[in-house]
Amino acid sequence: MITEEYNFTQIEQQIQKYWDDYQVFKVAENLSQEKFYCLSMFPYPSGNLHMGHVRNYTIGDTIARYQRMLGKNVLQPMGWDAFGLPAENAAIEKGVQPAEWTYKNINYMRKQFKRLGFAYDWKRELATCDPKYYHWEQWLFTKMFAKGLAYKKNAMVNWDPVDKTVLANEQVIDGRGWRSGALVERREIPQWFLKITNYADELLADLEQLPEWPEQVKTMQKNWIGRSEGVLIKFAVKGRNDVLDVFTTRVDTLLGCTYLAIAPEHPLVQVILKNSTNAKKINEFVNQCKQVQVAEEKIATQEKIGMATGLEVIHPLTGKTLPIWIANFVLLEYGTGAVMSVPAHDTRDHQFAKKYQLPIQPVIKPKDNSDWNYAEQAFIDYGVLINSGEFNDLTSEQALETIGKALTKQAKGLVKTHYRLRDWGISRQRYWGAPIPIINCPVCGPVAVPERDLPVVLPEDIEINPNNGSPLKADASFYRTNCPNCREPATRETDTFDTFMESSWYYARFACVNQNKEMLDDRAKYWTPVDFYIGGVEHAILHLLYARFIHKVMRDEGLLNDDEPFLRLLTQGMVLKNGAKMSKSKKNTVDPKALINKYGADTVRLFIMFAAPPEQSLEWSDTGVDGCFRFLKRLWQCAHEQQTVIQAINITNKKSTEIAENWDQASAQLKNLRRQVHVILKQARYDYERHQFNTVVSGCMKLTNLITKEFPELKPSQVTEENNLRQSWLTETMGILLRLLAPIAPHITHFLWRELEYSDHILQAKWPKVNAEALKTETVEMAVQINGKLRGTIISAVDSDEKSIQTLITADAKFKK
RNA sequence: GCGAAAGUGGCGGAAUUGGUAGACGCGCUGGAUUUAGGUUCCAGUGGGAAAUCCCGUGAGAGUUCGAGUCUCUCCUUUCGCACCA
Repeated sequence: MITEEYNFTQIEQQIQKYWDDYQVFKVAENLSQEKFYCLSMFPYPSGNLHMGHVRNYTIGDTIARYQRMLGKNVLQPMGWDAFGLPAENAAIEKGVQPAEWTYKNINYMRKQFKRLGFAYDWKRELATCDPKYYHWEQWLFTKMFAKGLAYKKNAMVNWDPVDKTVLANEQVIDGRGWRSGALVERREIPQWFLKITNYADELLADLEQLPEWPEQVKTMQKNWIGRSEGVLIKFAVKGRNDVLDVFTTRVDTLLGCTYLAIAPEHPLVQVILKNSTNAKKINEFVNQCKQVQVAEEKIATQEKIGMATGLEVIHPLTGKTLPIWIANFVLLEYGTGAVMSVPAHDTRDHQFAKKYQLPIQPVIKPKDNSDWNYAEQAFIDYGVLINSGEFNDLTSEQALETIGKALTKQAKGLVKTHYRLRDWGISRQRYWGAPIPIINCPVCGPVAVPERDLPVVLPEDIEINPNNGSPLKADASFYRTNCPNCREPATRETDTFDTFMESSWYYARFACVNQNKEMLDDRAKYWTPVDFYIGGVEHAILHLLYARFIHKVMRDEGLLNDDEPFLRLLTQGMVLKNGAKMSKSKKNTVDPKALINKYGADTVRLFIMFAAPPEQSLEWSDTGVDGCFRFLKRLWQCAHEQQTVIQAINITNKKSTEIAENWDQASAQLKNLRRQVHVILKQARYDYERHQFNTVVSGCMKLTNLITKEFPELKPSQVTEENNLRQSWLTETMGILLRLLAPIAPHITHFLWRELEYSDHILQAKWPKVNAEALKTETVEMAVQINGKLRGTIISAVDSDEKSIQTLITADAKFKK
């Protein structure tokens, strides 16, 4: 019975209970049906659901439910990215165990998800902090270690000299530690790395296999990998049996090199400090350079400073000596940690040269022979070589090849492909993460924990003291062990994995969460690749690149078949209020829970899908939510009246979504109404396919407006053929409307569908088909433009197209003088 | 600094291929119902004119019979920059 009042709380609870009791979203592999794996990026269980989550998961759920209506075997799972920094902070602030805090949050957030009515297969839920999950991550790491894909080397971290801890970039505020307020410095410590650079070429090339990814995401990944062709030049250090390697993509400017710049951490600096008479000053300078946090943005925007070392190199072609400078903008981790500086043809080098009065030597002139003031500005484009001896008059393009060859011939350089992409540092000096399964033996060195001893379980009952280093070191039962090789006493690695490790393979694990004997089984081969992946655009580079990399590693282990993990990608925009990102500090947050209580899940879902297309940012509007609520109430009212009429006159074909057989006899007005319905239906299908859900909602609103506008006439005062046809139109239209809306507002449509006796469950309903006959029109409206300006419209019968066009041409000719 | 996007009424947005700019919703105005408020319903709503005419898609240029859409320059905003997730 459709009551007069729209009681959303009651119907949503009732329907959610039904979904739960009958496990309608539980799926299994089925080879006779096309599979569709729809995945939204899993959340970090921070404790409260925010609007960004609601948006992300509503988009995912809408796609999953739509695909299900198209007849596909849809998997939509949910889990928790449960390791990470906030749990440790909570532990310090509130004195709770990170594990306890995390699981409590998960339980709370799961309830919120259920209230939003997401069609998840909850049997597949996973949490990454569960040893049953990270067991296999550790296992994969040992495989990578065996293959040489995991290795240890020194790398920079943010070091808080007062708290004596490593800080995340987020914990550095204005160059100072967030707790101590001490100036943060860069420090080198040994860390674990994965050789993602081995896959650089493939990661780049396989972007071609992803036509359904947003172009801008692919471009960002391409630029991040940053493949470039260039020359590695060997500069001999004067007076020492040593060479300084420098990579350049602009070897055509080599003759214009007037100095070399090296990173403050470059090994040569240590040599200089030992031998230089100016060691004290240089040391001071190097320490000054280190007082910058480890973020490319900070390094690139800081004031560029440098100091001459007194050491010189010999130019490989001219034999002239060039000074070596230490410069704070050169990164040790990028390339060779040394650059050749060509002030005349590089903006940054130009500024630096002017600041320290270093010579500016032009070697390229503009191709059009125009004058260039090299003292004023660097000329960075390709041009024609000057002041370059035997290479004069070559174009830059020619010189790149010629000078490269010359250097190779003299063994002073080699042509090389360089990547901006660096190996992935996965060590974190943190407690709340998956332990890196390595045992450090004083005799054998780092040894992987053998398969039989996995997982290395993170002790969960520990004491966290922010000033006392890793709790894992303090826990003797964890820390002390024996070497699996030589049985001698050894210690465990206390670094834990970067949490990006967990999120790099969870999508595959969802296919077989209950598999305890191996990482993945054949079910993962059935469900992967993910057909649709939805998440924040902020993950466009790091997470997606790491996941693509780990996918390829798993493929090479024989665990998966395909080259890429995610076939289609949708990067959703942020949720804003008053033009700013919602955040506690700005006090502009909207609590989803309060909203669901007030309006119900369907209204919240509807607003979020209506307010903006998914890839754009969404501006929150309380009155906009009201509008969506009103719409659902109107829909409810229509259905209520329709049911009343059906019951009053006992129409026989009430259960059918098909139009009446004698529809031909309908009036032109009625046929026109039906045409409008099918135009909207056609557009909705197109909009679902291009994920523009806001216009789908708009279409549903139009259908509701059509029904409400026509309804007074649809109440039959007497049974006539025309009135029966009107009823048939109404039944068909309402059937279409409910199905178009079902993926977005699943509760109300589920309820009304059953109440209006279309069939038992809208979940089993098939997507409505556009009727070609219904789309036909009798007249067509044509715009008349003269010189691009609208000068009138012509309404014409469809059959007389030619005539109208004739009229148009005549009119045009007449007005054109 | 580098990389990637976005700018359309008072607001969120629509316009599928270069072809009638502003669909749909919010807000606002007027009216009906109501003791009143709220709700609901009806009508109107880009700006200027009040003569069916002009102007109008961040700014400026360009291509075209025709540009919100394509090209260039600039401005503003947002995201990412490798230890937040």
